[in-house]
Amino acid sequence: MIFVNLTVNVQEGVMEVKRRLTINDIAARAGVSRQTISRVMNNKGDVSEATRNQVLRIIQELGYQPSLQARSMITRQTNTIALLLPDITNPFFPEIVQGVEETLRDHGQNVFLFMTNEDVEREITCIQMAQQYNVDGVILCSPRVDDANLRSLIPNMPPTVFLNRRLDIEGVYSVVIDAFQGSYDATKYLIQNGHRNIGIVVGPPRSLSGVQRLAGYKKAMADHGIPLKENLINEVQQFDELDVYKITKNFIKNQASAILTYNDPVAANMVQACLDLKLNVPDDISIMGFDGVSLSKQVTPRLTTMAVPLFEIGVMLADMLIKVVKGEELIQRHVDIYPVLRVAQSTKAINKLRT
Amino acid sequence: MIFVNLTVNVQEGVMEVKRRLTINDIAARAGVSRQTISRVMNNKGDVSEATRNQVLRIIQELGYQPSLQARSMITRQTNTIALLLPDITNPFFPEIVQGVEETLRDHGQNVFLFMTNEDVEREITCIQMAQQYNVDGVILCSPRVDDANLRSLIPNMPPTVFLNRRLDIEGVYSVVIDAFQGSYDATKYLIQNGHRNIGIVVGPPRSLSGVQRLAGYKKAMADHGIPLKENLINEVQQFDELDVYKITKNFIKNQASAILTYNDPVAANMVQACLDLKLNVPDDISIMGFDGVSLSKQVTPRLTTMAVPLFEIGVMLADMLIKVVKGEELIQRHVDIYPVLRVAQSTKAINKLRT
DNA sequence: TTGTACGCGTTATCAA
DNA sequence: TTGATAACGCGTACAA
Repeated sequence: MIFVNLTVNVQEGVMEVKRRLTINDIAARAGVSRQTISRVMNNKGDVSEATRNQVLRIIQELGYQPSLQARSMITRQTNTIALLLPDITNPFFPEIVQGVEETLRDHGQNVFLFMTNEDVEREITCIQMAQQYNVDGVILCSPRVDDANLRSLIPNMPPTVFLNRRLDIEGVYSVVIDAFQGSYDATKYLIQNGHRNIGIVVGPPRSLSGVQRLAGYKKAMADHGIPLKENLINEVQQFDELDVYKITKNFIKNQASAILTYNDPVAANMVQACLDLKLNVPDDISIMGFDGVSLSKQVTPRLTTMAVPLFEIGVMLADMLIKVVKGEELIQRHVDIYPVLRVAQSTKAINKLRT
Repeated sequence: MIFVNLTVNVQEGVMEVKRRLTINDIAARAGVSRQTISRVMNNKGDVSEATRNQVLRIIQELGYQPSLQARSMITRQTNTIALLLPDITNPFFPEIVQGVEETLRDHGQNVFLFMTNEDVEREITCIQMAQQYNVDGVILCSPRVDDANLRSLIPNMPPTVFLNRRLDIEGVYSVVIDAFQGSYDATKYLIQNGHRNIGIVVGPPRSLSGVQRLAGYKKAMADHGIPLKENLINEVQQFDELDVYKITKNFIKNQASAILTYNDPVAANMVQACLDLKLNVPDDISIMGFDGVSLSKQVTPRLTTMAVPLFEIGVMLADMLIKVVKGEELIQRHVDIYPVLRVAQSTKAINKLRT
C-alpha cells in the first residue's frame, strides 16, 4: 500500500488525493507496458536486461508493491491458508501455531487466524469466511464429536488438514494425537508403579479425545486385571465448569493414590488443590499431566506427563497442507502421534501392599 | 469456494470441471441481472420483495458465497487486519490475541497473523506482506528500540496501533504498558516489606521495557534512600541466553533477599532454581513475577506479580484500530496501562534488622 | 424496480 | 523482446 499523491480537480477546487501505486504507474514511468512490469516482477517470459534493470530500479525507487488481491483473481491462488482453532489461550496451541506459521511462511503462505471458541455455529461461520477469502487451504482443529456437520461442509471446502479428527474421506487429511494410547500408557505406568486406585478426569463425552482417553484407561486397567471403580472416573460435563477442588476432594475421599488428568494445566491445578488440602505430591498422591506443555516443567513438582511434540505437529500440519495445495501426492493421508511418557516429580511408586 | 460442475468440450472429448460459483451463475439461475443479486446481498437499493426472496432462496440453495477479493477491489476495503507479534509461545500474547480476535470479529474484521521472531528483517517483510494484501489496519508489537526503521515505514502504512511502543507521530496510535511504573511499584512493595538487597533481572538494553524497568527500579531505590549495588543488577544480553540458574546463584551469592524478574515464566524458573538450591521461596528469598499470566497462579508458590489486563489490552488495541479504520476521531491516541500489584505467595516481609 | 456499462489491478493469450 | 486485449468477480453510476 504504497501511495502516490495526485492533485485532482473537484467542484470546490483542487484536492490532494492518495491513491495506491499501481502497475500502470510503474509502466508509465518506465515507458513500457504493464506486461513488461508483470514479467519482470514474476520472472516470466523474456525481458531484455536493460529494461529489466530499468524497471527494477523504478519499482525500488517508488516502492511499488503489487496488489495480491488483483493478482489472485487471475492466478486463482491467494497464498493464504486459514487456521481454525478453539482457543489460543489453551497452552496446547501456541507451539502448534508457531510450527504452522513458520512452515507456511517458508512456502510463501500466510495465515488467517480464526478462533472458534468451541462453538459449532462459529466454526461454520469461520469456514465460510475462509471460503469467501478464497484461502488455498484450511487447517482445522475442532475437537468435538459431530462429524455430520463437518462432513456436509467438506465437499465444498478447499484442501483441509484436520488436527485430532480423523475422517476417512477421500481428499481429507489429518494429524491425530493418539489419546487412547497415551492414556493407556499413562495408566500402565501408574499400575507398574504400584497404583491400583487410579482416578481419571476426562472431558465431556462430546470431546473426541475424552472418549478415547477413557477407553485407554479402561483397557489398561482391564489388561492388568484391576476392576474399575465408578467413583474414580470423573467425567467433566463442560470444560468451563471444571471445579478442580471439588473433584480432587472427591478423588481423595475415594482413596485414589494416583490421578490421570487430561492436560497439564488441570494437573497443575490439581497439584495446588492437593497442597492446599495438605496432601503432598507425589508422596501422598501421584498426579499425571498430558501434552507436556512448558507449564509442566515450570511448576513444582515438575509434572510427569505424556509429552506430545507440539511444534512438530504444527510443522506436519503445514507440510501436509502445502503438499495437498500444490497437488502433490501425499504418501500418508493420516499421521498418528504417540504421546511419550516423561517422568518427572509429580508421580511416585507406592508400596505394593497398599491397595 | 462453493463450486459448480461444468461439462466442457475439449479436444479429447468431454471433461468435468469445477468452477467457482459466481454472482453471474446466481443471476442466470434467478433470471435477473447480476446487479439485483448484488443489491440483495448488500441490502442496498430497492429490490421487490418477490425478487429478493427468490434470489435469497437460490443463493441458499446453491450455497453461493461472494468472493471477498473481487468485492474489495471495488470497495477498497479488505476487512482484514494484520496482527504482528514476535512470538505466540510467549504466554504474554495469547490472551491479547484472544482479545484482539474477538473484538475484530465483532466488527466483521478478520485477522492475518504474522510472527516476527524478534527479527527486524522479518518484521519489515511482514509489514510489506500485509500491505500487499491491502489490510485495512495493522496491530504491531515490536518491543525493540529502533524507531528509525519503523518511522520510515509508517508514512506508507495502513492505520496502525502499536503495542508497547509510543511514537509521537500524527496518525499513530498505541497502548503501552507502563513498565517504569510497574517496576517502581514492585520495588517499592519489596522495600516496604523490609527488603533492601533487591536483585533485578532485566532484558537486553535493546528491549524497550527492559530499559524502563531498570529505571523504575533505580528510582524506587533512590526514593527510599537505598544505595544501588551493581552486582544486584543483572542485565541479560540476549533473551535466549538467559541462564536462570547462573543468575540465581549469583544473586544468592550477593545476598539478595528479593528478586524482581521481567515476566512470570522467568520468575517461575527462578523459583525452581531456588528450590533446587535448597532455598525456600518466600522464606529465604522473595521472587516477583511480571504480567500476571495464568502461569503465575498455577505454580507453587503462587507468584506475587504485577498484573496486566492482557485480554482487555487486546480489546483496546482492536477497538482503537477499528475506530481509526472507520475514520472516527480517537479521543485518546495513546493509552497507558498501569500494572497492578497482586500479592501472592512468592514474596514475604522480612525482619527489618536484616540488611 | 431493474439493467447496462465500466472499472478495480493484475496476469494470460496472442499477435507484432 | 514487447504490447494490445481480454479476463478474473464484483460494486457503482447512471440510464431505462
